[in-house]
Amino acid sequence: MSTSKNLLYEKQAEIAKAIAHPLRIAVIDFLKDGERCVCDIAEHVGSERSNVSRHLAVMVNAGVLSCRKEGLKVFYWLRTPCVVDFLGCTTRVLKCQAQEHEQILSAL
Amino acid sequence: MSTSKNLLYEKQAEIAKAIAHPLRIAVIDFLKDGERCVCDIAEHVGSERSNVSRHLAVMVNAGVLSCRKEGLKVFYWLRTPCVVDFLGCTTRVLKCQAQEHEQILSAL
DNA sequence: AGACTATGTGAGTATATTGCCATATAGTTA
DNA sequence: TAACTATATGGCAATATACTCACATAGTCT
Repeated sequence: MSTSKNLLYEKQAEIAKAIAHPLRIAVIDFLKDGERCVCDIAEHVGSERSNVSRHLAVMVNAGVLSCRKEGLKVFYWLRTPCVVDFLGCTTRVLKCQAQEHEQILSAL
Repeated sequence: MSTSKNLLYEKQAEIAKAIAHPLRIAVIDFLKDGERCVCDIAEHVGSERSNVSRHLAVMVNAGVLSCRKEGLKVFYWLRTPCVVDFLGCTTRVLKCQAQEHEQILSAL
C-alpha cells in the first residue's frame, strides 16, 4: 500500500476515533438540531462540564465540530452533517445483528 | 437521558470503535469490492497475519464484518456496505479542513 | 475592583488498546 | 501418520484514553 493511502487511513481513523465514544455520540445526536453551549450539552448528557469540554475539544480537533464564543458561553455545532448519517449506519448494523439473533432464537 | 438511549449510544460507539483504526479502515477499503481471505488482507495492508486476525475479530464482534470458512482459509466481507459511506464522510471532513487551511494561508 | 459564571487545563490514577512473539488449532496433502 | 499451510489466541510490554479533582482563564454584572 502506498504511503499517501496510509496517511489517509490514519486521518480517517482519527476522525472515527473522535466519534467512537458513547458520550461523544450522545453529543453528536444532541447537536443534529443545531448549535449548543457546553453547559447545555453537559446537562443533557449528564456528565461534568470539565469532562464534556475535553470531549468537545477532541471532536473539534478532529474536524467533526466547530465552535464560536459568545460572551461567557461557547457554542458547538456539527461541521459536517454527514456524521449524523453515520449514526444511521450504526443502527443499521445493530438491526442486522438483532435479526440474526432472532433467527437463531426461532431455530431453537 | 434515558437508559435505553445510553445503551444505544454505547452500542453505536462500539461499532465506531471497531472502525477507528488505520489498519481496520484499510481493511474496510479493501473489502468494498468483495470478500477476501486473511492472507490476502494481511499482504495488502502489510501487517502480520496474527495482528490482522485480531483486528478482523474486533470488526466481526462489532457486527461490521462477517466471515465464512472454506478449507484452510477464512473469508471476510462487509456485512453492511454503509460503512464504506462513512469513509466518504471522513474524506468530506478532511476536505473541509483543507479548505479552511487554504483560506488561512491565502489571508497571510 | 470584587463576586460570579462558563469554560478550559494540569496532574494523577485507572483502564483499554495495540503490536509482537510464541504457541495452539484446524484443515490439507503426501 | 507426518509435514505443511492458514488462522486464532495467550501473555506481555508499551502506549493511549478516560475520569476526577483542583485550579486557571475569561467574560459579565453590580
